[in-house]
Amino acid sequence: MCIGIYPDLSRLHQGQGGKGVQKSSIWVNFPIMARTSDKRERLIQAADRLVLRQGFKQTTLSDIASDAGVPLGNVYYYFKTKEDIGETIVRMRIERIQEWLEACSNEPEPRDRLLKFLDYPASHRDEIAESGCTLGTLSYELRRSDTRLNALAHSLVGVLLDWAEQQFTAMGRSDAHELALQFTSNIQGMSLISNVLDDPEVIDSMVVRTRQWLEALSM
Amino acid sequence: MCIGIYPDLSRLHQGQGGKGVQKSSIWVNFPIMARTSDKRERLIQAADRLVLRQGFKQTTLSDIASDAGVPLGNVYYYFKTKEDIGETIVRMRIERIQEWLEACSNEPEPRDRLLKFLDYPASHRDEIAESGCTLGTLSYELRRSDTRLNALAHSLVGVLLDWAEQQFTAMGRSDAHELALQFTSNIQGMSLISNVLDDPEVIDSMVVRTRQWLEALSM
DNA sequence: GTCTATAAGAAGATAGAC
DNA sequence: GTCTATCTTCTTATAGAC
Repeated sequence: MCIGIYPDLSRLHQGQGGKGVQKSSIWVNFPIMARTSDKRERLIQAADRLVLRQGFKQTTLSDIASDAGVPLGNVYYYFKTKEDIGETIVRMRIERIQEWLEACSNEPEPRDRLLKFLDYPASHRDEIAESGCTLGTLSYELRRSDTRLNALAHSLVGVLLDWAEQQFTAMGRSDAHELALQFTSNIQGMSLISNVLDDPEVIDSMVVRTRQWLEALSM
Repeated sequence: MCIGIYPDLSRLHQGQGGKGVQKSSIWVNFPIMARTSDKRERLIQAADRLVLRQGFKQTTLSDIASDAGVPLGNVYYYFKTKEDIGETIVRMRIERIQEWLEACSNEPEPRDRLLKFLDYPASHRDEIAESGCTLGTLSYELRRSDTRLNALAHSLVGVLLDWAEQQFTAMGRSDAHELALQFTSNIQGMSLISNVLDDPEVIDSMVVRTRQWLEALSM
């Protein structure tokens, strides 16, 4: 059983700020390679970083603006509301996880794809211990908000869940759905514990154990 | 390896509101069985409920006051700051989990104690799907705050972790620490997934699988 | 497109009458 | 102890000059 259709992600890197050719006389000589401001991108990156560390509600537009080196008032040229920034972050994080899942899908064997996935938490152990999982922390928080972001929260873990189920199905397991729950649950659980205890070694040992679990599974 | 000493919980049900004998002439006839207001308790219960559903930051004092049927200004008679309410909730939740752990400890066999613990998530499946784990949601959020509550966050999962390690040690397992991490991680993971997907069945199937895992462990 | 100043509203906290 | 009114600060959002 899959979670279903996810929201359209195609609008991800757009925005009312646009990316049109710079009209100012300074750049009029470079009509094709027109240099555009990277402020929108800086704002997104700053927001993503701060939201990971502080949570969405806790992070103010002022935090984001100053971290990105953009005046507060200018933020509203790129984003109509704070919620829009949140939505952009969610969609970006979903895209990132999808990219990693596609990379893992290059492995010929489904079991190896799942094993490969674990390279991500393993190589981000310190970041996870400091701030938690980029999917879990945000989805857990957004699930508690009464904005439209609430509805988007499930996709953050849903993409991983569905992908994992596909792999277990490819392994010929009839309990693929439950195994996928177990796999995703393991990742979210270790991230939460590691973060709360501020201990990256939790990731180390739990990744090892999850690998052993995968390797012991019959096909 | 245990997490360490937890904060002193003895002050839990105290507060500057106190519980002294009611001095008003109305109750002067009942100096011993003096009736005291239950407002403080109502505020705590309301706060606990709302924080579970909405998160601590998201929950306003106004929310808490009106849910408890107490005027906003009166809240400050019982709690000096909002942070104090948060601390009270954390300590109460820690006490609650400790009580359940003690109840489980009545089982003669350590493995049965761990199995017994799982009755809790199993019987609270709907609540967890709707609002998440009372320990995990709060500790994950508080870990992101820069208040003194941050330091308290690790105790929320730490008590469970230490208790589980004791049981695995009693089972004669040399990898008791890692097994405890796995056990706690399972509980937190299933709670997060169940909540994000809004699906209590996640708890059902993951509890079954965790029980199977425990039963298959050698002593 | 950019930036300063500021409006508008929410939320924590306090004053002081009763 | 209780409650209303209000202060203060923080935060989102807008106005409008450049």
